[in-house]
Amino acid sequence: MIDSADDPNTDNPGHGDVLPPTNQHVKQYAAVRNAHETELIEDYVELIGDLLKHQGEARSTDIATRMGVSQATVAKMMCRLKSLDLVASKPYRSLFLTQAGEAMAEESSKRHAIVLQFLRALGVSDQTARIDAEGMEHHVSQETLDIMQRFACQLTPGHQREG
Amino acid sequence: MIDSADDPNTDNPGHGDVLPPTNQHVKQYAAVRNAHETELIEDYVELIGDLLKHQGEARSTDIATRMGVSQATVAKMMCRLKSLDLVASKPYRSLFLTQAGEAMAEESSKRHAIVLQFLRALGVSDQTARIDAEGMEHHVSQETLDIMQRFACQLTPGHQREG
DNA sequence: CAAACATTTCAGCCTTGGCTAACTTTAAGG
DNA sequence: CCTTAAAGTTAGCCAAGGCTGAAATGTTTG
Repeated sequence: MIDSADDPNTDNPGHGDVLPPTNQHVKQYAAVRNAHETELIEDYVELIGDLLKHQGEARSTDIATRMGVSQATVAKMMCRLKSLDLVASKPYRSLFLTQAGEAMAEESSKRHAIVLQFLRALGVSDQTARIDAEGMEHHVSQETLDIMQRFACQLTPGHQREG
Repeated sequence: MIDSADDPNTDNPGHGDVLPPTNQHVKQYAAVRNAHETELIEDYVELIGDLLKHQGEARSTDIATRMGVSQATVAKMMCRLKSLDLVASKPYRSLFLTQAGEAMAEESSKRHAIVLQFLRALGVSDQTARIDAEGMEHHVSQETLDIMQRFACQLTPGHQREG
């Protein structure tokens, strides 16, 4: 048997050489699982916010279409969001965000924009940047986000150039 | 009613101004959902690869400990991985990777390392970089990955400096 | 060899987030 | 006003990925 979980290497450079210490490793995976739980919610809320902003109203059909899921799925998710007090609506009427929902939407949107801008500043093509940003935004810590923002601003002083 | 899904804005800069065109938007969310399905699998496979590499064998207990989940969860996942022909083992014996599994592990590990190195090169602290890398690695396209690699190499010519 | 302990597996439960199908409500048109 | 289409809702199904608890198998040790 191998003496695992011994891990004296608490300050190793990280990956490839040796395994990260167990407790650190656990933290990484826990963070991913945690992000998992919130990211879909954030995506829905962010989308509702965008629809409200750009189309004046957020309807289930539009959400279903944009997300590429069925209306039933949207309906179920809206139940969830209502129970979380992020979304409100009267039956058969379009959706709106609560204060908490609006805050989340704004937060998400801001994060999304920073990541997207950062990727484009790096030289990633527009299409790819959008897809990657959508996936990455929920896994980027505030620390990294700040750095990304500074970076993007440095590289694109006035405004971003399209790809 | 609002004439949604009309979307003449196919070449808009992207986010914040107007909504992305619907078909583009669908693609983004589809990509995220798709990544979702594979990322856990990749994480498990990558971890098994790491354990094999650094400890000589991969046991359910160790996986459970490192992932921070129960052994039963690991067992169930191993069933899934076996059915996908990524992992093989004889009952009550430790696990090993099939050729496909090994390929996936290597691929994941490489991606992980690039993202991690990139984040550190950006100036993100070690702890944060690890957590973010774990989350980001499954959402970074090959295009972005290539750019990250070039970038990290530029900024850290010889070797990475610790934070 | 047998007991004690660690590990693996199995059975069964829960929640999420998809789906389809059937139904109700709203909106639009003749 | 009645019909029809579109949109929203509800019920019920499924797979994934967690969990606990109990049973089976391996390993170590007296």
